Parts: sequence; structure tokens; C-alpha cells
Amino acid sequence: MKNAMPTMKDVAQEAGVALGTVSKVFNGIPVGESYRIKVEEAARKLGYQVNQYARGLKTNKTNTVAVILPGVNHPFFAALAHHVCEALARRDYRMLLYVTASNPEIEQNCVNMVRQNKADGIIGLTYNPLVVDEDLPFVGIDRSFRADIPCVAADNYGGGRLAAEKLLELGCTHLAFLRTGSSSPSETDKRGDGFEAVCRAQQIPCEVLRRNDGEDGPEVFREFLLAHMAEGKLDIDGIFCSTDLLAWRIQNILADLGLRVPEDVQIIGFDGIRRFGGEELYCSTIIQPAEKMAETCVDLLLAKDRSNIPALVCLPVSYAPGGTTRE
Amino acid sequence: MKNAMPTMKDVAQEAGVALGTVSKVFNGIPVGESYRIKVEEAARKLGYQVNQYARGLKTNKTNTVAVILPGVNHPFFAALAHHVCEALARRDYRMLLYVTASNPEIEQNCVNMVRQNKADGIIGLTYNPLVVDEDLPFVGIDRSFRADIPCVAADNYGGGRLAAEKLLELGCTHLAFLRTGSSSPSETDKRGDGFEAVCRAQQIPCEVLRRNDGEDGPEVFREFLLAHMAEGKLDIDGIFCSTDLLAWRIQNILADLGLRVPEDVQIIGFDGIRRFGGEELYCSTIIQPAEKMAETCVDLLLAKDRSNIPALVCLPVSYAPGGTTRE
DNA sequence: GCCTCCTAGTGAAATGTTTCATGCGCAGGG
DNA sequence: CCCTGCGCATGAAACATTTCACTAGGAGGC
Repeated sequence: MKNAMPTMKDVAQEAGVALGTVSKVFNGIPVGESYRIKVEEAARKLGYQVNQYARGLKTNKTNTVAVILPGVNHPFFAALAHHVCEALARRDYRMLLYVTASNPEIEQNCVNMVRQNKADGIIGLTYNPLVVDEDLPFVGIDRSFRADIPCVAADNYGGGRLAAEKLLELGCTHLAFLRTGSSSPSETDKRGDGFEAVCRAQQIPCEVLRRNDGEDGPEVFREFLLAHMAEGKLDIDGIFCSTDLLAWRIQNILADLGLRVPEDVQIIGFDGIRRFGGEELYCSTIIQPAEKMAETCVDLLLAKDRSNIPALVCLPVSYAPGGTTRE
Repeated sequence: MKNAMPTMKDVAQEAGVALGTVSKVFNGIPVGESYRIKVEEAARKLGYQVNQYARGLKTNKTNTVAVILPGVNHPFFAALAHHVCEALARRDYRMLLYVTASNPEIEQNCVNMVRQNKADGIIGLTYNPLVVDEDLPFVGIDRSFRADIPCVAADNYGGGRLAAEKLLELGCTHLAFLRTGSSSPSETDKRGDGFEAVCRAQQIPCEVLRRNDGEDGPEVFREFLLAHMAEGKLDIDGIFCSTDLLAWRIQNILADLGLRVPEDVQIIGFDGIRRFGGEELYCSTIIQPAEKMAETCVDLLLAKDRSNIPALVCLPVSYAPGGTTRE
């Protein structure tokens, strides 16, 4: 520590003004022109920087938002983190990032830590129910915990419908919906709801396989597919997967079973994950608007008037072919 | 704000002990058994949480580390961010993440912001020279700014050598090294140095194409390759690319030119990016130990004794075939 | 039994802000 | 020329901690 960081007191002394005047200058509170100039000059000369911790102590405001994600290794989460960070920076906020590996204990622990670190709010994509402070602004992604906690999500229901409509439009006559995921309720469940609703309305047969945590995914899916095969042909000709990752796994399993995609079966995933370094998709898919979702989370979290915040914001999704459908 | 957050004073009162005693309990300073129990009970009853901002104000220590990356959308950066975050969490530190889009202004701005927010240190992967405080611990990734600022990097030189050795071992007789990147010096430059050193030592012809920022990458590479083609054949039969992303682009260009990989040309990249959702590589490549690098950054940054910190730590890389070589 | 030493709890001072009650000085009106 | 207001700079108090100089009380030795 060469020179201790200069304080407002130092600046006040250097500028020959009072402490409160310096404070006003840095808070944009009007102050006599000559005073402001003196203060700004002194501050520049000393290399003064506001001490956010002292400020936070007084104001209980820190211009920091905590973001809780399962991880940042997954491209969709990475995109969310990236855009949330940029959206926050634009508003002169900083991002405190916590990764939880979807561990409920860690998830809750993060929320508790945020209380200590006094972030101004939390944006959280968590897989488990949380205890959230009454007075700590929280925005959930894909998950709503309480009536007064807003949730931002893609239009999962609409996306499910869209997937079904596309598969039917592409000539499928016997559909299936496959999903993985935790058993705790989530907005993402609506993907299947939307899909099934279309099938029911159009009286199209629709098989459903839900795999919950703990089960060995690939094996379960393989058996499901085998059960639907007769003499090397699958009776199902269109599959909607709850995520692109799952769609990718299913492709591998189908290939193992000697089935061709999209010739024998068409597949639509969900997320819109793109191949690294390009725009290429992993599969035909329903694209989630990651950037828009991030932006919306930040908007909701930092909204001045927190009295009439919507409980749920659904953002429009879109379909894009990615080689696993016959366009 | 329902109930104001309880303070140490409240806990002291509730427990019937002095303020200093409460402080000691929460700092792990030995205190009479009976006192400790009283304090812990009172704290639990009131739901007390340490206010890190008041603590930071006194101690100038915040248990927060700032991480500055170009972005978190790139899989390698995402992996770094992920593992740094976990390594920090294990040490009870939090991560303040800044993304810069490699913009020099933003990069410098981040460093300045960190001074305000009083993080205990910075881990930064930046593409431009930075002004870093004398007394703010800093660890650079792939880049050294000053003699007293440690740099963590993969063994880029060794990786370059390894790539050359592999290509020769696989029968190549005429090599090329292609790179992109900024013109400011970086540890990653050594990838080419190592590669060329092997070529020189073994008297193998080695073409080199360095593309700097601003030039239109694909076009430059295409022309380079065209210049080396005669009657539909490339005289070069082994290419080392400075990154996997570049290797991928080159593959596309080669395909456009009607050349087959790895039959006509073998390619080795650098990074070890894996396909989403699996272990599959994008190309044969030199793998950077992202997790180890992250861990090392954190270790160096938080080292108690900052007097004899190494200026450069090179971590071992490894080669893995990924379909663009003839193994 | 008394004095001393040591252990351990106490509470005031200090950290760098913001905020707010004061009061100074200047202008305008009578 | 004096008085009233008003605008605005002032600096003390408060924020929730840590730290440190004190002090009280108990133990041990003579």
C-alpha cells in the first residue's frame, strides 16, 4: 500500500471546501459552479475514487446485482450471463455471479450470501424452491416462487405448440414428446403442455416420456424408442425434445438403432443452441430469446416502481430448421 | 423494508454481551464458551447476517474478486469463468464478473471500477495494455503487463512444439501456421514460436500467416491457401491453427476449395473446445487445462505471501485427436 | 489473606460515506 | 439603511463493523 486511497476529506481539503460539498458533486446534486470545478480538479489531482463500500453502508444501495445460475458452462446459461452482464453494465450496475451446479443447498446458500453482500437484487435461475427475503428484489428465470416474485421465461407453451404445428406441417402423423429435468415445477413444463394441446386438438397420437432426475437418461430413452419399434421401423415419425441437448442425445440413440434423421424421424429441440463459432444450430429447434430475456430480467429487477410488476413475462420464441427436419 | 436488518448491536443487546464480543464470535476469535453460545443463539433468533459492507469499510477486505473477460459466450472463457467462480467459492470468495468485448476502453474502465468497489484483486484476460494499481493484486491470463504482475498461461510454446511434432509424426512434410489475434504481445504468440522452432530444427518447410485485427479473416486465409494450390492440390499438408475456432473456419474454407480433411490436409487447433453436451472435439487440438488455469489464478491471487510470486506460470497442455488428423 | 498477574469481556474510536439541521451571506423590498 | 428570505455551503451525526486500550475478576504465590 503505497499511498492510502484518498478520501472525500482529502478532496475537500485540497479543494478548500466542505465535506458535504464534495459529496454533492459526486452525487450530481447541484452545487455552485465554482465549487464544482474546484472539487473536480482536486479529485482529478488526487486520483480520487468513490469508496462504494462506505457509500453502500450509508445508502444500503450498492449498484450490484447477484446472478445465480446452475453454471456458465452451458451455452444457454452463458448467453444469459453474458447479456445480463452487459445490460447491467449499461445501467452502471455490476454483476456478482454465483454458480450452483443446481445443488439446492448451494442455491439457498447463494441467496443467504447475497443478504450479507447487500446486492440490490437477485436474478436467479434455480432448480429448487428458495427462501427469498420479503424485501430483496428477486426475478426468477423460468421459475416462479411466490406470487410477488416476477418470473421471466420464453413463451414455452407457445413454443411447444409451434413445435407440434411444425412437425404436423412437415407431414408427421405420430408424435412423441421427450423431456428431462427436475421434478420441481417450472415454466419449462409448459413446453410439453403446448405440444400436447395441439396433438389433442388435432387428434394426433402423441407419446409422452418424462424422465426425472436420477434415472439414467439415455437408457430410458433407448428403451422407450425400442418399445416403439417394429421390424426396424419406428411408429413415431416426429419427436419434440424439451431441450437441444436432449435432442442431440436422441439423435445419437436413433443413429445407434439404425434410424435416419430426418428421413425416418424428424426432431425438434428447444433452446436454440448454436455451434461454437457460427450460427449453425445443433438441430431444428425452438429458439429462446436469451438476450431479450436477460434484458427483461434486468428491467424488472431495477424497475423504479415495484408495486405493479407482472408475475410472469413470456417472451416470444421462434422456430428455425437445423437439419433434423425435412424442410 | 419490513424489519430493518438486525445489527451486531441488536445481537449484543439480545445476548446481553458487549459489541466487541459479538464481533469476536463472528470472526472466529476465541471467546468464553458461555458467551459464544449466548451470541450464537441471539444471532440465530434475530436472523443476523454480517454486513459485508461495514466490514469491508473497516478492514479494506471484501472477499470479492473481480474477473475481467472479453465475454462469457466463448466456451473457453466460459470454462475459465466457471472454474474461477467455483475455486473462489471454495475459498469463500465471491466473483464480480466484467465482460469487455475486448474493448480497451471498457477493459481499463473495469479496472477503475474495481478500485471503487474494492475487490481484493483482479483476474483478467484482456487484450490491451492496462494501467493497474501498484497495490491491487492482479493476475493476468495469457498476458503479462508488468514484471510484478504474475501471468498464468497454458504452455503455449510446448503446445506449439507438440502440434508440429504430431503433424510430422503423422507424415506431414510441408507445414503451415495460421493465426489471428490482436497485435499486442501475448503469451499465446508462443504457440507459433514453438511450432516454428520444431520446423526449423527438423528443416521442414513452414509457411506462416499472421492475420491481425481489422483484416477480413476468411478472405485472407482463402487467398493464402489459393496461393499455395496448384492443379487442385495444396502443397501444404499440415496446418496448425492458433485456435480451434480458426481451425474450424479453415476447415470450411478448405471444403469450399474442394480439399478433404484429413485426407489432403491435416489440421491441429488450439484450445480444446468441446461440442456442447459431450466430449467430442471440434478438431484435433492442443488442449488448454482451463480448470487448472482457473485454480492457479485464484491461488496466485490469494497467496498470503505476495513477495515471491512467479512472474509466469505455464501449465501443461495435451494433444487429442479430433478427426482432422489421420490417427 | 493480600497482592500481583493474566485472561477475557468491554465499549469507545475509527473507517468513508450521506444526510440534515445550521447559519452565513447576498439580494431585494420597504 | 435595515430587515426578511432564500440559496447554498457547512460539518456533525449516523451507518455497521473492527480494533484496541481498559478494566474487572479470578487464580496463584508468598
